[in-house]
Amino acid sequence: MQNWDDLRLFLAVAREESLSGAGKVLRLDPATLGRRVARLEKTLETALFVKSPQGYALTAAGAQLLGQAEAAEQAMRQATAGLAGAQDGLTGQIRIGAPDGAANFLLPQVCGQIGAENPGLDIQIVALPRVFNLSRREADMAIAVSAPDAGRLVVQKVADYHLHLAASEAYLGTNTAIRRVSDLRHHRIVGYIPDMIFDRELDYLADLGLARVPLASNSVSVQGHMIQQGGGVGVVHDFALPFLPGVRRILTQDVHLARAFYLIRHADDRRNQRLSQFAELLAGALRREVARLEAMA
Amino acid sequence: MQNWDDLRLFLAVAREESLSGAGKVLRLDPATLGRRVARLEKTLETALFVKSPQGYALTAAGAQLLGQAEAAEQAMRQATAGLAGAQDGLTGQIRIGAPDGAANFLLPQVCGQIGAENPGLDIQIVALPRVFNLSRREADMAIAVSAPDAGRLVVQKVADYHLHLAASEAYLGTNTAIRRVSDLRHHRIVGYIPDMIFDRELDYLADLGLARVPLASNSVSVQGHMIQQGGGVGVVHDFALPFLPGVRRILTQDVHLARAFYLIRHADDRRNQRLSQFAELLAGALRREVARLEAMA
DNA sequence: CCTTTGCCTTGCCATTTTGCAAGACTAGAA
DNA sequence: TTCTAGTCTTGCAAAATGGCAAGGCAAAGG
Repeated sequence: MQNWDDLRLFLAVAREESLSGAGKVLRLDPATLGRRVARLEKTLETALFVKSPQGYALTAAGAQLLGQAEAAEQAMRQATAGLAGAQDGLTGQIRIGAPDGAANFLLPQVCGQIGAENPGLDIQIVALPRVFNLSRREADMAIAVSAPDAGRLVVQKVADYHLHLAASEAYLGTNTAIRRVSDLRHHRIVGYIPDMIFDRELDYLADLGLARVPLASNSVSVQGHMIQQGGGVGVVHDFALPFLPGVRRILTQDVHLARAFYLIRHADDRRNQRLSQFAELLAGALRREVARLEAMA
Repeated sequence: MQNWDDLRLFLAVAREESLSGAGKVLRLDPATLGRRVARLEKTLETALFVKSPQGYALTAAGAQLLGQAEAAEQAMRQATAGLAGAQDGLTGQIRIGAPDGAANFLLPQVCGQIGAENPGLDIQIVALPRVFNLSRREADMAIAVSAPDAGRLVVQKVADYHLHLAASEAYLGTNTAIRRVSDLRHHRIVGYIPDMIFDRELDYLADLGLARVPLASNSVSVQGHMIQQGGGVGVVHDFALPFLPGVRRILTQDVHLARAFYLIRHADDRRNQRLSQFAELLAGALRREVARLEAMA
């Protein structure tokens, strides 16, 4: 459909069963309605009405469209209706669960910005290095690196992000050069504590064939600092690099990991205006922030 | 909302987060988009975007509208998508259950007309003087005089109609004049067989204080003919009068009954394109036919 | 049989909307 | 600091859209 407004006029004509009747309702000239209905029929390549001097009667195709158009009308009505209650911005308290990468490097800026736009809103960030249990209402929504398939949850993909191997300039200067992946065997690896990996998507090192992890933490933030201090080589989120001056990506040609963040909510909250609004806001801001930081890396 | 098309543009701008980006997608000038977004914000009395030389970023209100707009988009997409399959009109067999008043005086013309528009369609009218059992699939849809509250059914009001007392010219000429309702005690009454009344809405005569029914039938068509032959006085549908020449309404000031027809379908059939299309067509045609016949009465 | 009434269509003109081009502004790079 | 590249805005001409009035057609009423 090239012009949604044509459907609005169609609806009026279908209900009044005449151009003149619809014209009175919409305060438009019958000639205008006739022309726009004609345009709609042309783009749809279907006769919607049987025209006669007695009025416009729906054809079978037109009758079908009527049903659909009424659904669309409902949607349009809802779209505008909700705005009244949201005039003064969000208020109250919202708690977000997130893996600590997002919690440390993304959410602070994002939530700060949203909080500034909505003075009445209190945002709580719960950083957790494990799968989050939304069912117990530990948080209103959660960010995850994979989409759960069980439970009554609503999942929405938020942003793609990328990871690369990295080490500090100092470390690279004082250790043997790294030219290919196999060279990593002779270096100290920084990564997750193997038996505390809570999501298959985080098991990067296994993908690289690296079993031993001499320097490990369950927190990517801690891992980042280990690498920054010259502790060794590890996988770093691109969006974390601007916060880790002195850390440089290596082997960017050979190792290039892509993951995504998902925003998860209770299915029950789907109709909650307030949370939906916040979720949209959060998702958009996160996507922008990831893009911004990755561009800086 | 005064112009639905503005929401389509809003959606593109919100997704691209810039006028110029949306302009490329929609093949519209950024200036146009800017002006129309401004118009939308004005009619909604809400700031939807934060404008900057870096682009258009959603405000909280805008983020909320985005969610709603996506629902509307879905509806618009569906509206047009379904039409492709319906190009050649309806086909197959559809069975309609109806009380015999509608079955005799309304459905023949209506179904004839729909059948003519859809050559591949076979329509069956099942006239039944009792509550219809859709659950057993005795019919695809049914017309009723009251909306059932039980069962997984979809109910849609189709048309209002009216009833009045009536008798044949011949009868009125040879019997004592009827000036008020109480005069009816001395006349032969035509009506339903009392213990076969299947719907509270049909128990007209009780409303008039008339308990005895000397001439009774379970079929309004038969009742109509009884009245036409001078058998007595009875309640007649206004839309049946054009089919009963010689029958005249009486006491129209004192007795004025209003009822309505409802179209009932299985909840399961709600998503059935073909039946939905037919139902829309039937409902519209019935409404028109009742209006036409009542205007003639 | 003619008139009236209601409807749709078509042509013409005013109005609105659109696209283009130029100006202004910000962020990031040299 | 200056320059570049990317935005958004504003002014003006062109295109489209919408309103008006006249014409045509079918049904209802005298």
